[in-house]
Amino acid sequence: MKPATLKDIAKQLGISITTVSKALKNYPDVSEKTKFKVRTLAEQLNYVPNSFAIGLRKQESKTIGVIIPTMVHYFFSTVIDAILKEAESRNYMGIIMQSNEDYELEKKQVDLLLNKGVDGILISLSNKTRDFKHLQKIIDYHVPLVLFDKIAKVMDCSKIVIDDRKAAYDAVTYLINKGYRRIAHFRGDLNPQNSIDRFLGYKKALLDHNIEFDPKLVYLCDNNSDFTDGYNSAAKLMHDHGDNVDAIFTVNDLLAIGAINYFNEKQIKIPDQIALIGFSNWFMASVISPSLSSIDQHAYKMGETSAKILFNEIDCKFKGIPVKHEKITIDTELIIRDSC
Amino acid sequence: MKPATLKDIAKQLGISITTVSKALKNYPDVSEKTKFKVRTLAEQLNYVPNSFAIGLRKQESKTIGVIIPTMVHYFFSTVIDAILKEAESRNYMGIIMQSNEDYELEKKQVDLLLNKGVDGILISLSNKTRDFKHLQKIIDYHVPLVLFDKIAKVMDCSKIVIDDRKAAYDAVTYLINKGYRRIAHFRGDLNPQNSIDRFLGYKKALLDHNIEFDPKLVYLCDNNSDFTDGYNSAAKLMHDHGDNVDAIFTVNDLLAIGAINYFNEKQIKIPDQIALIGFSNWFMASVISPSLSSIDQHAYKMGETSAKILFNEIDCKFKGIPVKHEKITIDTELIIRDSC
DNA sequence: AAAAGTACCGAAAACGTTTTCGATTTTGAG
DNA sequence: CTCAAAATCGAAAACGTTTTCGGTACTTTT
Repeated sequence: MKPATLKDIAKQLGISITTVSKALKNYPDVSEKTKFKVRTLAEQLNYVPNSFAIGLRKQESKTIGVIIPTMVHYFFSTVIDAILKEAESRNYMGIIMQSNEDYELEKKQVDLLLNKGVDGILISLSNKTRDFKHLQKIIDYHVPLVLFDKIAKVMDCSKIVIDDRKAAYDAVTYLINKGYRRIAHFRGDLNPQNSIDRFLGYKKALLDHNIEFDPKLVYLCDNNSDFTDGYNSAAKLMHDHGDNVDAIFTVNDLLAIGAINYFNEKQIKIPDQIALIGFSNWFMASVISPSLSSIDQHAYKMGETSAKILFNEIDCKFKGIPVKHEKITIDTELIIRDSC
Repeated sequence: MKPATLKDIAKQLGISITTVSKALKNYPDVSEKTKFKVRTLAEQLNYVPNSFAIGLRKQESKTIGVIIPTMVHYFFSTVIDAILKEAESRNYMGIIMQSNEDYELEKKQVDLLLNKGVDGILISLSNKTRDFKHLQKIIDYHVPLVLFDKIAKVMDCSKIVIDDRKAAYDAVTYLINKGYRRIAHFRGDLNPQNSIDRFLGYKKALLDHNIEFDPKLVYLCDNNSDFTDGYNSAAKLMHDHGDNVDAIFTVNDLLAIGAINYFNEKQIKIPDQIALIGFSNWFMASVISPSLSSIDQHAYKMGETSAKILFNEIDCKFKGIPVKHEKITIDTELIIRDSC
């Protein structure tokens, strides 16, 4: 059982392929009578245009490519969810690839996508990506490109980000306004830029409110994906400072949750003895007890916005309208729960 | 800047397109000298075959389609992770679609994938899917199809599942062997088959160990995605039975976590006063305090196996070898932590 | 009745590749 | 030097679609 083609319809109706094609595309130089015959037969045979042929002919695939570091992550799966829904609504499909934080793989995947003839590409760069030739290649091929979350500032394309620095600043300011003064920070060393920005926001908030910045209150956490680091750092924090610390701002929720486990175990009251704010607002933050205040990155909004920008650029390209690239900052939101 | 084609190479070398094509495919009737010239120039021009042309010519797309109910879920994102990695290793790409538990959408997506000319399709059916004509269409088109997790028993294709009933049976048996006797069950009404099978496994474990099945210990939880239901059911359970219940087996981890929150709040000791086992082994289970015993569904293994079976069928199809469909049950694993 | 206009249709080229089959050249044997 | 065999190449068709450009046939105007 093979799909019907224009040729099949033409043969059955005793007319040319050209006429069939034009009838289906509602060209004015086909009589209503033939149009009707063609349409009904096409309907009956379940005709759908062969996408390879259209791709070859028109260089459009109704497909976009998406590269992210990893799928198994609340933030990224939500972003993908949004992107796929946007694509769906435009009858587009999405090819998803995971760079797995591997630069070489990311490069190869870009080649695969270009070769596949995707109409546009969305990327959140791997942490290891320092060289952007593969991105330049996309631009040189005139394929619309939108970077999100982990971007390359130097590239000439649209970019969607959050303001890590401001988000951190707001969170720490909230703690200060609540009366907390000795505020520790669990920072990460991975994701350099995000981690650095959050640290800078933390620091600036302290300075702007005339609170001395104490480097001894900053703990470097190696492992971004293991919550035991939060537990251990909390233990170290208590050992080093004891009562002389009243809040923690962590670079992500996982570390905060590890810390909460430690405090629960040691009967240290949250938020009375120590308050916490995390970052990312994972689903877990609302589930844990006490629930964790955190910064929502609006992952869905980010995916949605990125996709919308991309589809706009794709539209412009097909219509021959020049596009100017946008840089959009998605607002973050401080979600206050029981931990502070 | 456009990708190089066979024609470009042929023109530059003053030979025919045919010879270029054959040189690159290492045909025996091309001299080593020309092969060398062609290959070096192809390398230099970064030649990659146009995938539309190949698709049109050979009816193969090096692409598979995957339809799942939703992306934003630890289980499914892990499955997708595995599938994409398997695809990657074979130079295949994956088109991912979310049915969003909507039958009509699932049907439309199947059509889109078939039209796109994917080489194979993986589906975890939506809960609302009762009619399988769209799946039959895939089979009629001779496109390899593998169903996983949520399957349709009647379809003539390969299927990958877990044994919900056995998994539940094992978990409850573990509790019984540990000395627990009054074991409650928080069941769900969504995902009918899974939910039912887990309930049946629970019941059979009790009967097989001469423990009376008490319907009053079974609580129906409406909402699968809100953990407050676990909290509330735990409260109700304590109200109804108080000390006369010593363990709970929940249909998923979220309900268990809600319950844990309640018990922590009320200072009810886990596992001394009440023990818990969840289902699915979400990441959260290991993070919460006390950590939650649960049943691991081996999502990665399921994705990996499904993809391997699919690619095998694709291979067979291209080689003209007949395939016989497999039904594989992925072993579950009882993960014991502090909650029991 | 001739000229001009309109309505309808189809041939052909193009997109880039693969593969069959026939053509040409080269080689080696007698 | 002749001729068959081997080596090397290319023309052409096919995959299914879109679009340009002519070509009929019919209608209307002078």
